[in-house]
Amino acid sequence: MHIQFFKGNKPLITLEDIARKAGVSHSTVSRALADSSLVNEETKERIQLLAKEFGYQVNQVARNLKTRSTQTIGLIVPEVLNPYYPKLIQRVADLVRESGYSLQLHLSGSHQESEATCISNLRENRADGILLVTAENGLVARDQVNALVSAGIPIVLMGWVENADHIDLVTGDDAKGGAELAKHLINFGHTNIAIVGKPAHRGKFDRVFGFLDSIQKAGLTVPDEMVVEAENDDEVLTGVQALLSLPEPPTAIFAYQDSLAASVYKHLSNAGISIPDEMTVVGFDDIDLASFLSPQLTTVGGHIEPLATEFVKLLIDRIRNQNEGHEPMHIIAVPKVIVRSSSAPPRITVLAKQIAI
Amino acid sequence: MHIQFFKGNKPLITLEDIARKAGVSHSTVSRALADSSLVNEETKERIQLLAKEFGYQVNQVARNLKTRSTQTIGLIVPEVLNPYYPKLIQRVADLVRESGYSLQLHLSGSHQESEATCISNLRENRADGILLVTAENGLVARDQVNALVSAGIPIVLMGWVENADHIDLVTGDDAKGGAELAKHLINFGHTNIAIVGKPAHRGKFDRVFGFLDSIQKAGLTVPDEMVVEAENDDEVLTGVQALLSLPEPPTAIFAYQDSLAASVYKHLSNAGISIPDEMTVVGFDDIDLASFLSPQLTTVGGHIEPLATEFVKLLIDRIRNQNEGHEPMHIIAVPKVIVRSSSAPPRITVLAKQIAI
DNA sequence: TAATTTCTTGCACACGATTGCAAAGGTCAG
DNA sequence: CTGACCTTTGCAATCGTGTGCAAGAAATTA
Repeated sequence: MHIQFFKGNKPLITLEDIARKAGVSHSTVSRALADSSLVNEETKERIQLLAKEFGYQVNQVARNLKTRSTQTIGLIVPEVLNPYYPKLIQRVADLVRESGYSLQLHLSGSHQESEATCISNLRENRADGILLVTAENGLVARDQVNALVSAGIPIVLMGWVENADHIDLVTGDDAKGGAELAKHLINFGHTNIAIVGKPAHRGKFDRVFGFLDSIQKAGLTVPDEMVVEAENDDEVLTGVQALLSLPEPPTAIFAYQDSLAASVYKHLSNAGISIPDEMTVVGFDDIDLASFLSPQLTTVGGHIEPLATEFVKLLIDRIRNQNEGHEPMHIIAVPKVIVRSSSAPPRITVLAKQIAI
Repeated sequence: MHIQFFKGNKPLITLEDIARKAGVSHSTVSRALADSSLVNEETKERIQLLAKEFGYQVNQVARNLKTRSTQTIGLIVPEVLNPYYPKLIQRVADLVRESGYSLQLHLSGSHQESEATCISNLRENRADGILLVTAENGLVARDQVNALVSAGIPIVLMGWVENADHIDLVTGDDAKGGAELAKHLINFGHTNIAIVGKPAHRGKFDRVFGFLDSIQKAGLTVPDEMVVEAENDDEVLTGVQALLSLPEPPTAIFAYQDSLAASVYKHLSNAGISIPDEMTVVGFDDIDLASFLSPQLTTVGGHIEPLATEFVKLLIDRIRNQNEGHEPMHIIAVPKVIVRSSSAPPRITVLAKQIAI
């Protein structure tokens, strides 16, 4: 015969337990701990003392069921290895905490559950609201998000999403940032500019789009052979080599992300090319790495913090005022060019050097 | 008169709703969705279809209350800006997800709630288990952790903690790593070695302790003026300047963390000193940054992944076998020296160069 | 003193699921 | 035809809170 052992958890102390010890009903204990005015001051204190003494801890699960609210916010992020996201998470976590909510973190990236699974999971767990940071390839779980919106569950998106007029959205104006960055290079007198980065998915809201737009408005062009598609260190290596062996190598390289800029640094250094004298390098995002590189990287950023703040504020506002109808908001933050030491006017061109040798 | 508006959330679909539509009782629906053999195949299919059609989503809150388990694991981490932690989080999140749990993330650092608050929060929310990564100053919430242990709530610590024989613990042998790193430098022939880093809190389990131990066993010493306490970029600057202006500057610098090593890089570069020819620099932790620096940083690491794996595995094992008594486990991973390009035998010493000028 | 108001407290139900137990209906063998 | 057995279903209790309502006690007023 199989004897049923006591399975795990000692039964935790409940309202009922405290009630028995205090000689009152569990309702009174509940009210006393909520500091309700419906309870006599003396008994209230007696109960609170007793609760503390026996280490009573509310069962939030039960409370959540009753109150139909979990005080939990779901945060969906593609991954955390790209330092851009931790920066965001830290800020979001701070704000969420300050507002009295807990944070349920889900990673939607590669080895993880997809956006859709994350959302479904958060719905089942009755999160009060959802913060969804889209990956670089845009919003994947569009149907699920629409479902949330029409179910009246608060959700705010971060990142650019097309046809999202009905959804609350917070995003950086990457195109504008890209444009400013291009102007920075043009002002220095660069005319031979290369781009190293991922294929752009986000159409005319992409940093590359703004960058190219600005270039063209200045009467310049970036020929196809000056655009390298690279997503990792190896691909950057190949790309940089290709650029350097062009008949007319670039005098400046725009890297799609700071981390790619770091790879560019490495390979230029291996090739014996100095930054910024022989090559200007600029990035995008202003991750911490940018100021650790030497020379420090000129990049675009400064908008993550305010963006994260609006992200959380907006969601919490939606949670708190669910009854009041509202127009969907689109908050757009414009990033700035952060000029450091990796950009300068073209001086010794790689071409000139090659000829000299 | 104040009219009570309907507050927020449309009432979600419950078992009862599906039951009504299917003309059965909610118990049958519950069983059908759980694919129980107690339900007739046809009705089961009919119910499952109906549930899908109306987009039924279990209310996990209710389920949790009834089953006394939340399928949630709490992860407490000091912060996420130090890239060491995201690396850990990513791995933990993967494993937790794979095992069918959700992750509740809490940051115990500075602007955040303290360890104790995190723990209490997770207890109230009835997390099935807790993963606690201690900050560099060790375990703060010792009392709360002890309370968890004696309440039989599964918890695993990560990081070195003294007097923790009764607690499950996973940690890297930093002292051993430090010792190996010192040997690496000694083998290259360095005798003038400096240390840049935080004050060590963890006594004889600290990386610096192991480092110094190894140095001494080789018959060398690190005099006081060669030890710089620095926690941020500015302090490193001051420290590096002090080191360089010593009568006999070091030929190698051991930075307590990779991020500090990056600062050292920057200031050496500003001072026109080349790595590794004029100065060897080594770090600790092997964060991504380490391979992006140029020259790539020699450091110590490679144990985060296996450590994270054991971290989660151990906790889940404890959760699943709570009834069976067990001896507390201490899992210790030994990190390795990862030799890259920032370390070399002393060649041109700073001293020689100064004399030459 | 009686009526009314004010304080306190407990009862009982609800939140939405899971699950032991009983019962209804069907099948089959004796 | 009856009893035993199996299959399928519903009833009802339970998890731990929160809260409307009623009721009892105490205090106030007429």
